[in-house]
Amino acid sequence: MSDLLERLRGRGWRMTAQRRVVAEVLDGDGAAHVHLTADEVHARAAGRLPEISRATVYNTLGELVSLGEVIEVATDGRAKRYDPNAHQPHQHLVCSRCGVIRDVHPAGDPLAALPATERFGFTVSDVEVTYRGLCPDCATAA
Amino acid sequence: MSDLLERLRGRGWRMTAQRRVVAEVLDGDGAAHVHLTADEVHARAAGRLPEISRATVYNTLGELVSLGEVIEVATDGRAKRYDPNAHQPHQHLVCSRCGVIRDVHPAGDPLAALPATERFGFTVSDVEVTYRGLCPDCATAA
DNA sequence: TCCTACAATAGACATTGTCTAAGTCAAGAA
DNA sequence: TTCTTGACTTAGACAATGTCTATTGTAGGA
Repeated sequence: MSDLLERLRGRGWRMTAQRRVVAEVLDGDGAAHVHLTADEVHARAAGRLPEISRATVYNTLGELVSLGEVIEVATDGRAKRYDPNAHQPHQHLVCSRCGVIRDVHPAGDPLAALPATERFGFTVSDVEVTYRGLCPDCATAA
Repeated sequence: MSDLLERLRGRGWRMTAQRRVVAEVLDGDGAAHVHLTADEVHARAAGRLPEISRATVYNTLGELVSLGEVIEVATDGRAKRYDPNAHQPHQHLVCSRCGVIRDVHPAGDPLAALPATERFGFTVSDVEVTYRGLCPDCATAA
């Protein structure tokens, strides 16, 4: 199965049916493309394991985020979305109309764009870049 | 008073006590620096106009966003924050510990970083850049 | 001053996320 | 294999944020 499960097992993660299902949902089903919300992860997980609770999904997603296996994305102030593609630095292209997210991989380090004089004493460790616009479908519809 | 109120009046915005107070809260009190949440705007507005309702604050903020006078910022998936500095392009420096936001103004157009081959047919109109790290206070505390 | 359409209000409702107490189970020990 | 224990899961209450509706109020023009 997935590298993800192997890595987690190797880190002493206690393997339960619930955690396995959540990890599998994030790992498969094209989840890497759509960046599911917690609720969507729960719905898909419940398809395989009907008695799984919302709290467990939230807990597990939170752990995956702490472990650095998944990135939390807040693109719209509504539900957070979970991006399993955490090991490859990338940015997001978001459609302002339908909300679809597409990963992009521009060259260069975006952190370099912020000179020290503009950091005001902050220890900057991460940059999040989100491009907003219309996806091809929404652009033709409009 | 503010340019903001003048612009709104000029656009046919019906001027009520509630709208005036919300606009003034966003315009003063150092609100431009802290980027208030809707709830904080309501609290400050209620300081001047105790009977103002939450719904009115939400409505007014929503209108200001539609009018392009205020930008909605979703930095953490919790409450949205409202940035009145909409007419000057800028980016945000966010402390991952205490949540404080600081505006920064790097040179250059961040949109230029995304080549056409990485746009996948999207009509990109806007870029949001958020630098995350620790503010000086939180860095020394940690 | 009076009208009317737009705005504000209270409060119910919806969505997303967190917490708690109690029961369950994975995985190492014997 | 069976036992033990602490980590994991569960249901459901709770919290935070945001939206909607029906009713009442009022800005601004006639």
